[in-house]
Amino acid sequence: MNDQPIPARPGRKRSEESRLAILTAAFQLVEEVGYAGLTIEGIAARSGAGKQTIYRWWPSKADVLLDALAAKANLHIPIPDEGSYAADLRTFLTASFKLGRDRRVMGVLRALMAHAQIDEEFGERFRNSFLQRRRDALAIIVDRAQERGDLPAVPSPGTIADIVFGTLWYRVLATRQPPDDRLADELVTILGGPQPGTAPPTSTQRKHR
Amino acid sequence: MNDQPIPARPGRKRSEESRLAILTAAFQLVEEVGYAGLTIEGIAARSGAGKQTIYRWWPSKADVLLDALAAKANLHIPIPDEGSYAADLRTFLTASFKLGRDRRVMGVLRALMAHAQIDEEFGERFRNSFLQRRRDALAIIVDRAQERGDLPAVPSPGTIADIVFGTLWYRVLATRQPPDDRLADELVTILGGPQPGTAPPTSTQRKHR
Amino acid sequence: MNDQPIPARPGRKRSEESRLAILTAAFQLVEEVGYAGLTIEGIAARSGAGKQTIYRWWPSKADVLLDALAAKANLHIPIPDEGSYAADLRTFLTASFKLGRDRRVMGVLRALMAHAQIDEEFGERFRNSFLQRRRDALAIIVDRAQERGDLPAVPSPGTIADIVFGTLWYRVLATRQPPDDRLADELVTILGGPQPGTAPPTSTQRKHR
Amino acid sequence: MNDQPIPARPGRKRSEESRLAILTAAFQLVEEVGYAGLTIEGIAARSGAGKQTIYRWWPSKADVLLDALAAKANLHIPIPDEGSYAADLRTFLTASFKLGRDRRVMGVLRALMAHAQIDEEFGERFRNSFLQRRRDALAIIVDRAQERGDLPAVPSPGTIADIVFGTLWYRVLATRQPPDDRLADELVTILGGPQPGTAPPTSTQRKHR
DNA sequence: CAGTAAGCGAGACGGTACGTCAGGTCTTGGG
DNA sequence: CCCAAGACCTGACGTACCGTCTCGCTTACTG
Repeated sequence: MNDQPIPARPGRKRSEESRLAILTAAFQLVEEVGYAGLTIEGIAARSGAGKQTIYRWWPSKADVLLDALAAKANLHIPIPDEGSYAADLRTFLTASFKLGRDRRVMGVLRALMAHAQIDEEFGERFRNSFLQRRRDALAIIVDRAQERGDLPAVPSPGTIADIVFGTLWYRVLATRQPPDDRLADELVTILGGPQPGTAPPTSTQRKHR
Repeated sequence: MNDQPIPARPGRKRSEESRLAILTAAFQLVEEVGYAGLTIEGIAARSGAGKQTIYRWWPSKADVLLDALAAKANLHIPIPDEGSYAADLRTFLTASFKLGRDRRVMGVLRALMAHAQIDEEFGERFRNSFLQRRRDALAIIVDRAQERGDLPAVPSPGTIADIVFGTLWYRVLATRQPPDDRLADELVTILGGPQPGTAPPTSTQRKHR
Repeated sequence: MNDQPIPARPGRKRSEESRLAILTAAFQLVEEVGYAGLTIEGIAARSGAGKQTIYRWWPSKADVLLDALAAKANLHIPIPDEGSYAADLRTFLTASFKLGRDRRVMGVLRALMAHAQIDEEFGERFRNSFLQRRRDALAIIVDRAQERGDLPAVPSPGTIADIVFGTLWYRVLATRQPPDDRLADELVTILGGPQPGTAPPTSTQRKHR
Repeated sequence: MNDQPIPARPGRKRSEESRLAILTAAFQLVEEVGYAGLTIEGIAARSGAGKQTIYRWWPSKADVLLDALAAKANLHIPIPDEGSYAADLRTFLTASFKLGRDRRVMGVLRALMAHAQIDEEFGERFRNSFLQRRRDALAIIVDRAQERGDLPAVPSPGTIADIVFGTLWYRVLATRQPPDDRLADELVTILGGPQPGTAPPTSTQRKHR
């Protein structure tokens, strides 16, 4: 038997009620007024909390939003195991892209990615607590394929993640075109290696922009 | 004879001296204090211009920076024509990634991409005056390959751009790992179609993160 | 002929309108909510000015109030010249005490004297711009008496001021009993030296507290 | 026999240790950081007490300081009885002025007098528990003189106190010149009535400010 | 000798105001 | 009409303390 790991700190406990009210307010407000219009004061006012309570627990409004996202949105993407790399990848991408089409969630994520560029310390936190977790999920699929001998030689596992998530984020951040399932298919095709019985579509002239 | 297209407006001409001083100050300051620390007042003070002069000609500090980037950094990437799609793509990517390793330039571009997420109107301008031009350059290469019959069926031209620029931006924005030539090679491999005499590297176990 | 003493500074001029609105608001508010309830934010809100405008021109709310007092209240006390020290002193004291019974003015002055105890730098300003001017006025009367040979040997001129203003301020600050004309008379009696034909009142038992 | 006036309440007794630690901390802190910088939180931190403990027993920081003064400084002034009004007054004034030159004590008293102007309720307490006691002491001397027939007709007993304490406080609050014994002498001279064998000093020109 | 009623240090809470920063606008005098 | 300077109103920042409210504990009287 070992001692209690929590040394029973003195003083009033953190209010779960306030915590939730703040996250809810942040999530509502960012939708109503946009990230540029989101302020700590606004969150405090809407949630009925004092500003200090927010500053006590979160270093910036982006951190509040990061927590709010985790608490309020279902970001879970299951990690499939369907026997083949191509199938797993397609399932993973389809689910990811579907989430990528959720305007509310992606609005917040765009803002967080933006803030991560401007605030170095938040960038670190955002990478660790969000971006890396997505890569970890994909890595499980890739590892499994590798063990199976199912994985093409090129690209390397890290690059797979760069391509997959890069393409997704680029659509969201740069072209603002929602990532659709056709894009997922194309990615599976070029990343999945030679597919048995996957007849490539005829290369008709297509216009791009 | 018709009137002058420029109606020869009365009053003092715009000062080229001020314009350049402002762009120079903006470019210096963003390096010194970061985008978060960059302010219109700071640019005015450093450049010796009045705030009004900046507001008269640019709608936001990001627009100043966008102009400053064009004026101060050589962003030119030549469009190669080396006879084969794979070769052209490799050359284009190598040059693009090289620019992507320039810390100063990418620092500014990260900031602009961030601002584009937060300010919708600037986002439009940024897409049109920067992002789309890169896509247009790549499109020329792809068009040429298509005419040559050199282009793989998958992915579609638009998706090629999404993958290429997506991967590049993702490295810059998300993983903060500078895009290297190995990554360019991998992209060429999966996008270039079956290469004559390009023996794929042996698929040894590689660790990813 | 000499040059203009004002070097014609560039930039927008200070707004007289704002200045007056701020002083008026401060004077109204201190009456409504008391000095403890007076805030810079409140003055800004009431006057329609920005906080920065107040901070630009006054170092503290007490300084605003000091200016407001000068602008809004008639603090003038004429310096009499009636031929005798005792008569001049009586006139001066009567006028001073009358002002000392103005609740609005004394409310502000009590607050300023209080603030002067707490903020050393304001204390300096308050002494120079208010307290010393009162002493200067009295000094003129005393000087005149001295030239006339009309002045008692004791107390010394400086002490006269200490006693006169001390007694007045003490009533205002400590006992909160408004200074009345009887008190002025008593002060004239003990400070004015032997008065021709001023029969002292019989020393009947008087209760004090 | 009647009940105990204190009903012997249950529960923990007030901690004398805390009480003293708080008063000591308050007295130290006001010297170190000045009254403006003195805070309840600071006193709590320095004394090792909880804020609640302070709020339980004192209504404001000024009240803490008032108690601290009584506990930490010797404010006692003996009431002399030397046979004549003039002598008693001189002794009383000399002792009072000596205390008035103690920088530490007067620093605190200035702050308390200031606070009394701003906080009406504390003002009441300060008057009753401090100012009035000083007046009471002087009143004993005056009463004795009156019984002896030693008291001049003017000024009235209450006015004597106003003049004496007014002059003292004015020096402390307004001119910031420590009250010296010469001032005491002058007050005795004008308040003590015709003194046997007190030749007035020759009225040479004296400068005042 | 258990029960219970304070008092205690600690510290989180909702507030209010602080003094500062920068935004974007307006005014001035000069070119 | 442009320009540098700089005052203006606005709004949010992040901080400091306020006075109040739990917490878990200690202490001491009471039934």
